[in-house]
Amino acid sequence: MASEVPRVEQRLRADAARNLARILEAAHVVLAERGSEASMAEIAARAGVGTATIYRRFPTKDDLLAAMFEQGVARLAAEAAAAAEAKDVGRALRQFMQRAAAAHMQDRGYCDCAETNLKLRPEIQRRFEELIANADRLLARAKEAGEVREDVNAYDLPVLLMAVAHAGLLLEERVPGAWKRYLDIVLDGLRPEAARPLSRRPLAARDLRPPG
Amino acid sequence: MASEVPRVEQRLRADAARNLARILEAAHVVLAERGSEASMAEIAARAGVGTATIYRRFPTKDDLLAAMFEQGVARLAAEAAAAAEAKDVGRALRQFMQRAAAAHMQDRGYCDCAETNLKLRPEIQRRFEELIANADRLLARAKEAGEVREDVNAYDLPVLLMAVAHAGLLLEERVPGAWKRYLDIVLDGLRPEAARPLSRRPLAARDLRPPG
DNA sequence: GGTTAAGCGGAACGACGAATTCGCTTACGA
DNA sequence: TCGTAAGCGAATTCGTCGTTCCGCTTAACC
Repeated sequence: MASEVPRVEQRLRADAARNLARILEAAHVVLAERGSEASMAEIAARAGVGTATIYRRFPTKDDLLAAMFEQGVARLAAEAAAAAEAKDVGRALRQFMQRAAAAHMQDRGYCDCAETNLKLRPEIQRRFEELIANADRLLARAKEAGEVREDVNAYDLPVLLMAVAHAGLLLEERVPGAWKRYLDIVLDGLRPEAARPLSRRPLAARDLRPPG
Repeated sequence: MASEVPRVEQRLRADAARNLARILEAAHVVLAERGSEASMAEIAARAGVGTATIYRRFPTKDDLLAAMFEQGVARLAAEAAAAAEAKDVGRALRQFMQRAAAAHMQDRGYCDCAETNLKLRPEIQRRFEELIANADRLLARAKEAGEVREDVNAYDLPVLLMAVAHAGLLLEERVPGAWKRYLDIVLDGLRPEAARPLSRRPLAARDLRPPG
């Protein structure tokens, strides 16, 4: 995977490759900080390039957002994979959720994109399925260990993360870190001790795929 | 309170009063359905008036949004007051949260406004404090009955509602009613059985007031 | 080093929405 | 019923943003 990045950049002229790198970094910083409504001009300024230079690599703003979003999902998937291998699986699950929630909180653009149709793009669906597969292994082990109620599944985790991050963003300015409190409550809700029957069936892969 | 509305409208010419009523209803419908980003033109069209007619009553779009938002908070406060009097307080709490979450789901404009600085307006702060006071009575009784963990407070409820509603809105189009599942998980997280220590202190009134 | 085309950036375009203005309409009170 | 001021809506202004265009620059290759 890492070996493919140079291959793409090698086809570019040196200055173009340099600009692409600057654009990607600037986009990450600006979108994380200001959300997906940051203007292309803002990103271009941060990268020290003109707006047209961005459009040469990304035909539309959506394409740029998708690239950033895909990176974000991939990072989460990697975190989940690591957590699934940990010894203390209960602790690993909590830590995964904490890191993932923190990542959401530090990337407003990611949260914004998760609410759009960007998630229907095939390349993002693939990353998302990776994430789900890894989260599923983590969750299966946690259930075996009696740390998690039986009636939740891997699709619930990103949903709960978005919920917590959203509540957190509402409060972040005034009460930094408040999201941790709400993540704690949600994590307690995932434990077997308090489990009452859930009133809706769990999500399935098809629920998150394009209509049809 | 209800007696003041006619007093305001009586000072208006008959056609103006009629238009105001149509504007309020149109704004409610359009904002609920399309969120606070619905244009003034859209609301005006729905009301069957011109945009300037709205601006005569509401100097800015924010003022209109605030009026709608205030209504929404007032409705929630009333629901909380009713729930606080119910016999089976555990059931009443769950029902309050379910109704409140459903109300959030049916009013995108409300959710949008809750994320802006509109909540710092004094008239809305007053309504919100009403809501908190009522929720506090409900919660106190639920704790006595052993239905709710001791370390949550009334300020947690609107936060959790926003979290659930937000997750719900992400899924609503593809999986209608999915929010109920996530509300169930959150409600289980509020029960005493699974309670682990929360990592952040509860919110207080000052955390939600204007800076300073 | 010269040729060439890819790459560059800033200016310009078109769309859109909030807010304002203005000339016509209409409800109300004397 | 009539004069008038409040009310009305369409058109306009103003600012923002995504996207495109065009003349200049510069890296790459022989």
